[in-house]
Amino acid sequence: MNTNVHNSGLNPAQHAAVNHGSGPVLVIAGAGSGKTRTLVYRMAHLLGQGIAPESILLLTFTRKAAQEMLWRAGQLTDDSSNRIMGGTFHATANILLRQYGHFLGLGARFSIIDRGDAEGIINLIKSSLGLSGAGKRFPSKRIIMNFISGSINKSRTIDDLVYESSPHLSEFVEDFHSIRQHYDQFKLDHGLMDYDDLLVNWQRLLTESPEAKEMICNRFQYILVDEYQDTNLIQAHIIRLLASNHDNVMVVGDDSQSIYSFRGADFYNIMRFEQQFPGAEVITLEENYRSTQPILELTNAVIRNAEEKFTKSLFSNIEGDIRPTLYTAKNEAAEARYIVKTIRELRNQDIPVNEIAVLFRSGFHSYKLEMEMTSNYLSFEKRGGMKLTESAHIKDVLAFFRILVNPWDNLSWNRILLQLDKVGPKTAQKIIAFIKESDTPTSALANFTPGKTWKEGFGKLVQIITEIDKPELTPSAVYDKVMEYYLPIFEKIYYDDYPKRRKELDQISALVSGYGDIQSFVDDTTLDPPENTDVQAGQDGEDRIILSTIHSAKGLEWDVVFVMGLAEGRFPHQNATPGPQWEEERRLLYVAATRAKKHLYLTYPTELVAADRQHIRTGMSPYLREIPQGLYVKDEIDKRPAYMQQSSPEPAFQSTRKKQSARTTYATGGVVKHPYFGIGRVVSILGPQRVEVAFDRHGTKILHLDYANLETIES
DNA sequence: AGAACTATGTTTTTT
DNA sequence: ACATAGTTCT
Repeated sequence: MNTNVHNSGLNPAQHAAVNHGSGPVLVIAGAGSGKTRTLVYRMAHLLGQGIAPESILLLTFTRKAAQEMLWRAGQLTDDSSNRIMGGTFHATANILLRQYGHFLGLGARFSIIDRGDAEGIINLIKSSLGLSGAGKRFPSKRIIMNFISGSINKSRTIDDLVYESSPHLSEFVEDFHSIRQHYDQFKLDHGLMDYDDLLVNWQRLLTESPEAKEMICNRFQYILVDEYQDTNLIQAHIIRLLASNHDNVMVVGDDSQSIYSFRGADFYNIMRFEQQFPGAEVITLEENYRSTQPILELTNAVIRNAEEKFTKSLFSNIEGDIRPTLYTAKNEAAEARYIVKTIRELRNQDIPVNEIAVLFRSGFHSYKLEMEMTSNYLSFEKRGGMKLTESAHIKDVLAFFRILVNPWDNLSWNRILLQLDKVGPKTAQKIIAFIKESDTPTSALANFTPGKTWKEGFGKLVQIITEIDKPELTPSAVYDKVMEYYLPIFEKIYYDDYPKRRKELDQISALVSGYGDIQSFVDDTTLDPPENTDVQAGQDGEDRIILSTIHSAKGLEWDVVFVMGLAEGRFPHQNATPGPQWEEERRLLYVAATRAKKHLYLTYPTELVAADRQHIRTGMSPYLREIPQGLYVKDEIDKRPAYMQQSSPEPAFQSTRKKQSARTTYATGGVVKHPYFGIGRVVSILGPQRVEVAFDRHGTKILHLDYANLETIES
């Protein structure tokens, strides 16, 4: 193996980390200081020392990050075999539990549930306990889930959490406890594990089973952890246990980039590291290799006012004297226009499109911008917000895969049965109760006697389940058969926006073909849900501008970064309370701004539209107000000549949803064109937003004008 | 009683 | 675009 690792242009601090012998190391590294690079070289160094790849464990924040790092380490060592184990805590827990879970008496068959599933269970319990009829005052499933999950990954009691964060809910504490008990029992009964269970059971593996602990600890001799500030107490404990034989742990983190406390992350883990691992070497990386000095000066100003005292002050040697730009927009539409206009100018300066990103606090803050970009033919990719696997039709399809992996997965059975016409929640539960008694629920389904009205649909279901319940089938083969069954149902349920959803199903088809076994397909789609990339604007292979929530932008960088929606009430988030939450929002802005390499644009609207369509005037985010004025320049588009303010003329047929009135736009007998169904004739107008259209080849459909995107051919 | 339909409300961030 | 509550249909 080659060792040109030594001539790699690392700075002395990075070099010290990479070449560290054995024993614990804490690397405190600022934004853009080459954290990832350091870890990659560290892996290469270990391999160069003759350490077996199998004995290295790399834990990162996303699976993608791990794959990227492993690939780069492989490049450095000319070893592409990639036998280093690397991934997220949760994915690693999944693998280890499937291998060693029997030491805890865990069944081999368990399936992993995401947050949506968990909330679904909470809801079932809520109604079975008679809590949902109690009026709106009873807290929503999401809030309940926060307390249950929080009590695990923050290592606190539900009572404490309620008292601290929402004292007005304390009257419900008993109900929360009861719901939690039922929730835990439900998961046990149906072989389900949520994200918290994965970590807790990994921890149990290391504390309750000496055999498992020995096997795992002997297996991994070197532990590397990225983004350590985002670990929670359980994860820190797991690291401590994993390394109990050898203390060969390197953790890398940045306390000023901790933005995940809402799910239990505790950046004090960094401060505690030296107590947990006495004698740990501490290395600080302060040089920034990403951003120009003017950008750093602004980001340093953002973080300077933090209540916690952070240790680092970043400096950069990168040339560049362009100060960040601040733009104050009249409203959200003007903000979107400004961003689009500026992107165009940048593109004319030959800045590649894939070096531009727009970041925001919450998924819906970009809606206006998405519309503006679509009508200007700028293609974009949105990250954060809804995941592909969170939409109903995708879940419908995945449910078939999940019952194959775990036939006791009640949730998935429920989904599948509810697709049948004339079968509702009650009937579904009856069927599930019946098949649950059997050793092989999938084949027991055929023995259930269906009701008269839904006998036919049920027969088809039994047939398809029998067909796919064969271990020798590949995931792709299962997918094809499932679609054969599901498509007619699908078309009926989602007649409104059939084409768009259909495209998403095709994405799943592409995804499933990459898997050899169903188990790993199901696990991966839950642990690492694919983004729902909006492909409607732009073709495949075309570079797209990234629109992303700040959380999803973590660890990435672009030449040009816009941070939008920096208005009071939007950033920090409306419900953020003074104290730790307020400080976390500040760090969030810090993370956003430090993604920029050359150009940073900060924008905010002075008027927001509330949920009730009221226009509310607002000012700039308090964090911006704290920044000395000399650190940015103000751009004033409104003072430019009028012709520059115009965005391009609207295309004749655009996909943005304009409010149309069926009665004024369409008439019975008119000819219309639908992007998927083709040419059709209006049969009747059913309401202000709904028309019934007879299509030449697809029969008669009822279309909702908000979604259907109809084009008038002849009225 | 249970399914299906309609109107209304709402939206932090995510492994 | 979803979830929920309230209403109507079978």
